Amino acid sequence: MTEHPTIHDVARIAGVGIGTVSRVINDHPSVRPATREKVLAAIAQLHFKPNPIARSMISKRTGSIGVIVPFFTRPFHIEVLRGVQNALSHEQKELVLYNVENDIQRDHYFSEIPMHRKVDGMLIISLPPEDIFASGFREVGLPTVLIDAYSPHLTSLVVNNVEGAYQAVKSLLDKGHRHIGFINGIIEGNFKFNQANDRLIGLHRALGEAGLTFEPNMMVESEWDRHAGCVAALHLLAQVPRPTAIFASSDVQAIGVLEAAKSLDIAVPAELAVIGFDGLEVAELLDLSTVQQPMQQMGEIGIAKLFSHMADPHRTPELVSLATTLVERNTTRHVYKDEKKV
Amino acid sequence: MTEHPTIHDVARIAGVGIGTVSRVINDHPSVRPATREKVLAAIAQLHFKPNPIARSMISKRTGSIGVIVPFFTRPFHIEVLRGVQNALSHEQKELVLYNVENDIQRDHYFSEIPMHRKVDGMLIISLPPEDIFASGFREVGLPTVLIDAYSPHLTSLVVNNVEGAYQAVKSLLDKGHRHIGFINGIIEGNFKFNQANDRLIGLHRALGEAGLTFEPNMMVESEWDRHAGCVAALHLLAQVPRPTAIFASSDVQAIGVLEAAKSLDIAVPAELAVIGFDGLEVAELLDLSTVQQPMQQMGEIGIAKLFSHMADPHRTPELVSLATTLVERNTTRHVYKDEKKV
DNA sequence: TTGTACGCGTTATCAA
DNA sequence: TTGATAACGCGTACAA
Repeated sequence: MTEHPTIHDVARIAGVGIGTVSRVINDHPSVRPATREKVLAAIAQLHFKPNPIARSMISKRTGSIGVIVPFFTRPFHIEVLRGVQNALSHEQKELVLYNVENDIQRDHYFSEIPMHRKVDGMLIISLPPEDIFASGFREVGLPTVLIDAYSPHLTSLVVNNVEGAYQAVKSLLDKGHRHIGFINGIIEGNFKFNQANDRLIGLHRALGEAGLTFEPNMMVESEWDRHAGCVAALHLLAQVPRPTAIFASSDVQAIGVLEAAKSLDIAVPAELAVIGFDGLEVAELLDLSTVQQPMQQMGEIGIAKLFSHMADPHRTPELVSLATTLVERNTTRHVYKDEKKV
Repeated sequence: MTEHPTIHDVARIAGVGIGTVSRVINDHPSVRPATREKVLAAIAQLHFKPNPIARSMISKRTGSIGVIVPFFTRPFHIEVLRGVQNALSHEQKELVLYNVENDIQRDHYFSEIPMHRKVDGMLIISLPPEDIFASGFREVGLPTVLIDAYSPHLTSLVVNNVEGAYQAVKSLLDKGHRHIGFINGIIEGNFKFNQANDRLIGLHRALGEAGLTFEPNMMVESEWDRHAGCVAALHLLAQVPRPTAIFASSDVQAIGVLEAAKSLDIAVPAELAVIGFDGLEVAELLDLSTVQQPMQQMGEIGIAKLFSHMADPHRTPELVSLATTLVERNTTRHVYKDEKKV
């Protein structure tokens, strides 16, 4: 319960003015070595640390950056955060985590955080802010970068979801699949650069190239979690004709698909091919094919972009698009030799 | 780039003094309804938000709590954090994340954070602070709670690792195993209430009850990750006689054990039983037996304890011990019918 | 080179 | 019920 020493205490002990102490702390050049020593001695003696709150009162800088993220929702976000932490550990910045669990909380943060100036910069993960909020961030001059989301008003970092979905579906088509179930994520936010929408486009493109048409009953919108994936798969597997392959929008959903297949006694990959999206470690463990997103890299690049915006507040927003990588594993190993011609 | 309005601007617009504005903001009772309306109107007009930095300058409270955690190391920590977030979402507190990757960083945080007063309370996960640091937290009056770590100076929340290890080993003994390999975590910090040490004690106790003695070559100290678990398992499986069961200190290590077994063509559970520790979701997915820790609950209780310390700074430290739960799945399903009498 | 006074945006005290 | 004024701890012109 000791009281914290202030700059005044140090000045008194060292027998100098507070200005000098301040100069020593911020190693300002014009201070004689001898007095600097005295001050440093006093600082050491009192275990003095400058109060960061008082400091940021003047400097308008807090030394911390905020991250808004749906923390619980998907392991994907954890991986991105890992990248963020990684990039941040080299800088001297603190990380303030704003977890959002619902739309109300999200909009609350979107409208409050720009005003409260407790962070020097913001990273927003997988949450596309409406234009009104996005421009709000710009207006108050709070540097902000979007990851896995897009807004024309803010620098945005996305993966090429069209291409990713295309890769996945094409690989299935190449293996002879003609009825491919698609478990899409929830389409939310604006529809431009929406993950779910983009993946649907990629699906269409791959089907189109193969001369197939999209069958509406082969697509289900689903939450990103395992249980939802399982339910969605059960629905798809009840269709006639039954899909011989399922492409899920997340690895976790894909795991739900595997569970659904197991419960229906459908062999994977012999009777059903399964491919996920994300590239989580658990996909590797379960030998699950997937479309790999550069998750950690997204976090790292996001921080890098944010820093360049903090260094130059007038920088114009840009759109950075990263590529995905198809990772084929056991769950798509089986080749259908046109057992059922379509 | 709009400048932020201050309490003075509001006062001027509303034609009142700043004191009155302050009273309205903090809804102090003694302010006439009419003037309150005027002030509220001015606040709305200017989109005024009180500056939290200036606020905490006076109040000495920041509205945020800090968490020191080895973020990257283990999924276990993520789960605990989930519980923390969960408990925190109901309060109006922000979460500042301090990720530590090495001892230097850890000690840096331990010595700096108590001094810099940017948080109202601290949660430290899986990092036992040395006495000098622990008492430091107390002395500066920063409420601090330890999770999965122990210090006599701070309220500590631990699981009963002795009992957990005992449960695991006993279940293996009950199935006829007589040579049980043990992959321990790294023993660090003080040895009292050390996770790794406690689990070793539990192992000894179970062996003792079964009239067996501890075989030193059946234990390996290992990092908590998958690869280390694999390497450790390969070492154990090269011993003579070969262990018929392996108890790993984390589920992730246990997954490494499964990989080692596969690479050596050893069937699980027929030729080798495997049990982990933690109770991650991935253990369920891989049908891996494990000792379940109440991970989210640890986070939630940690926050609850922290809050009670913040409410009453003079509260004395306490030790809370939580129970583990044995979860038996496929990897320990096989029963050894004394194939090799010992 | 060094000390003093002022300001950052609030809350709290104290007259009025 | 109100308004002026003093803190809070620091950075920084400005004067010495």
